[in-house]
Amino acid sequence: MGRAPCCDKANVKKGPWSPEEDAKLRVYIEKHGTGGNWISLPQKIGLKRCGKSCRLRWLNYLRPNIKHGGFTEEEDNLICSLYISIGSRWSIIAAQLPGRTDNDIKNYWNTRLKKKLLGKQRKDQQARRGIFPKQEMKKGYENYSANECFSLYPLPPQPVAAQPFSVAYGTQTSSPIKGQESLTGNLIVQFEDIFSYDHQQPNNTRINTSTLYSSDTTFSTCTSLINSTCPPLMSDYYAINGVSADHYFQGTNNILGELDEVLFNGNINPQQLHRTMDMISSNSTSQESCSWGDISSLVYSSSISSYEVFQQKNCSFDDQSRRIGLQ
DNA sequence: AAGGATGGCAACCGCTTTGAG
DNA sequence: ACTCAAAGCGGTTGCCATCCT
Repeated sequence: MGRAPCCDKANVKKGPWSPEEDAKLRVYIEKHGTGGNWISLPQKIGLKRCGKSCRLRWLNYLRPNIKHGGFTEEEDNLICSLYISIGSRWSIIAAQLPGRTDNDIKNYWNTRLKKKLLGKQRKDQQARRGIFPKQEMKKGYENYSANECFSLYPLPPQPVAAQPFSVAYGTQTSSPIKGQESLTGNLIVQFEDIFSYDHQQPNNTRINTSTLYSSDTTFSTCTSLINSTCPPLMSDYYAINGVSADHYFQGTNNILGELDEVLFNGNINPQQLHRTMDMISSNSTSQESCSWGDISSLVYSSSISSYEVFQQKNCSFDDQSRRIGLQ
């Protein structure tokens, strides 16, 4: 037997709120508060609405001092920084922006900010990196040989990985790291998000997450991005998956460029990210761990970078990967 | 001018977390 | 310690306005 519904779905109005409904809700809450019970509130004021709907309407629209639209450059930067640090935890991000709701920020990110960043990165790509000229990028990474890529962007040395991070990750059929504990996981989520604007598609079309994970090519290239920021892990991945380094490496060059641009334009220093990833892998013997709560208290100061968080808390790679279910 | 495509955003859905009993 | 209802939250949907062809 399932949980009892919070309201009688058949007798509940859905869709946009009328000014009269807004007025009823506003007047009541301003006078009496919610009484700590949203479920019973609509009945008290004669609204044919679900309690959850009333709560949402109040929090996102009727509540005093709510700002809509007109995001400032400072707000943009803060949202980007926080998103890169903590992922899509909109309520936490919203808490850093007075007058903004999580829903508003989420919509703003999905409809504008993400595109703004990706637009910028494409413009700047050629100038900042110059690895693959713009026209050449259109050819797609599969048209480059490993030798060409190596000559343009040499691989760092590849010691044996202490933990086969990417191998475990590669066996997942859906994202294993949406949980809130892992900063590493969050970084990967950002990579996926950026990467799912599939640069290898003919028309640069957006692909959905299920496609991302069901496509061996796309998935392994995404994984290679992680490996390229954690060079020690790369060789293990090649060895165990039995796929040629050519394939991974070509994709990695392009994607890393894109990633750097996103981070750069979001006022996050990409080198810090790379150092962070290096640190995660080099810390694999440390037994000290830190909780997300520990990290978040630092992240929420908004001026501190992911890298600095890891520096201060000395997170263990073992611990992080165990937490996100990779061990 | 028409109608299809796209973008923006409010609202909904359903899963997770919280906390009272 | 456990249960369960309410609240919180993030992802998704659907409507409407605007843009484009």
